[in-house]
Amino acid sequence: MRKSRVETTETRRRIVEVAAEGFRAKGIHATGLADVMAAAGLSHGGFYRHFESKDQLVAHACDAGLTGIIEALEASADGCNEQDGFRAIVDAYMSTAHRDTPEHGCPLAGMGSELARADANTRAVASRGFDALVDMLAERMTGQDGAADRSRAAFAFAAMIGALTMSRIIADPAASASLLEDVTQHIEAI
Amino acid sequence: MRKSRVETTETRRRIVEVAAEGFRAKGIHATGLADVMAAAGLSHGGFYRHFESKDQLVAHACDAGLTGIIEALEASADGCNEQDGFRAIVDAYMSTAHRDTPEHGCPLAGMGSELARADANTRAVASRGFDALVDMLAERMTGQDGAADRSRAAFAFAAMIGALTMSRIIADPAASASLLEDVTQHIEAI
DNA sequence: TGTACATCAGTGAACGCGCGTTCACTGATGTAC
DNA sequence: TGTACATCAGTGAACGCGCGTTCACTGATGTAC
Repeated sequence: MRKSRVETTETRRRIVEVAAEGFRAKGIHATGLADVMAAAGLSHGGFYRHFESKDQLVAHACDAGLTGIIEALEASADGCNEQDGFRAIVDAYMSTAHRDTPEHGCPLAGMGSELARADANTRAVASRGFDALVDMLAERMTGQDGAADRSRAAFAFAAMIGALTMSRIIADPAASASLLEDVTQHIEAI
Repeated sequence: MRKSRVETTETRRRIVEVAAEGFRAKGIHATGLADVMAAAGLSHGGFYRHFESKDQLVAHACDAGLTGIIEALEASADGCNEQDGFRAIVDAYMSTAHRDTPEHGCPLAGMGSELARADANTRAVASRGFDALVDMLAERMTGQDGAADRSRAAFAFAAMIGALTMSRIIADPAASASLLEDVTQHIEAI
């Protein structure tokens, strides 16, 4: 039943992908390896041919999720000038669409409090992802001072992560959307 | 072995208290009822004399944790005028002490992404707690327009929740503290 | 290029363990008279 | 106020279940000659 190297690589990629969706949508603890492997179309015994442990998968899934959201946000700002790009990124991140599809959204919002308790490697991956998000936003800022831009971008992302997390807790759709809109307005006025 | 009504009330309070600490420090999923009952000095079979389910305990623990953080923040602003009170609250929430003691800190930061997947009752409790936190901060704002104050206070709390969560993910103490300081400065300049 | 063999991706069952929940039981507390 | 009995807080063991991890096995792939 051995598979070719190309197939093996593709299988591993698929495991990481479905794990990243599961962890963001249902949480790290609540997503079992058997769930992940079944979603990838495999029996769960084969997991350890690809990863040393669940913790290692968490790190890779976090990385993949962050890469995905960075690419999605950059795509939404594609073709915009600086100022429009900044607004496009904030609008995309703070959209109800993002709120309602955590499985494809930002891992820092989808599993933030679980990442705070993750192992050192996963936290390092998440920290680098946050830095990359902040850098990406800072590049679209119109200020002259690079350090000040980065500081404002970090502020903006902290607010976006907190607001998106809260918007998923608030059950009333109007109140939830209203929080996203309020915070978006303030961020765009930074 | 029946206990008096006073003792029963005290036991229930103690279960909620240790559960609130466990859920914030280790996460809801990772904190078992046996852990909670043992920390409260009881065998875990007696849990169902006090609560219908773990979900119900989560709701009560979330409520207790929110009441606790609101009281702590109000205490830190005690005796201040409006503007100093606002700064005192933001400084207390954004302190490294708060970051390093999640078991006594804000449940919205300590278990935010798990609350987003909690049952309707727990989410309602968490939503009311967020509203109470925002109201408390808005009261300390110096603007004339009440609705605008509340909107700014919601923005400030979203940023604080996001920044505190991220500060617990970032392993490097300097980078973590630096994020807290950066965001604090921007919030206090709102 | 063809053959023999080593490698290893994936299967399916099993491991020990801890989970939330249930239950029969104990005996002090609360209540009815 | 005193007595008889019902209540129920807490114990300790058990329930079925799913978890992460391990392992013997299969057979196609990759490699050495």
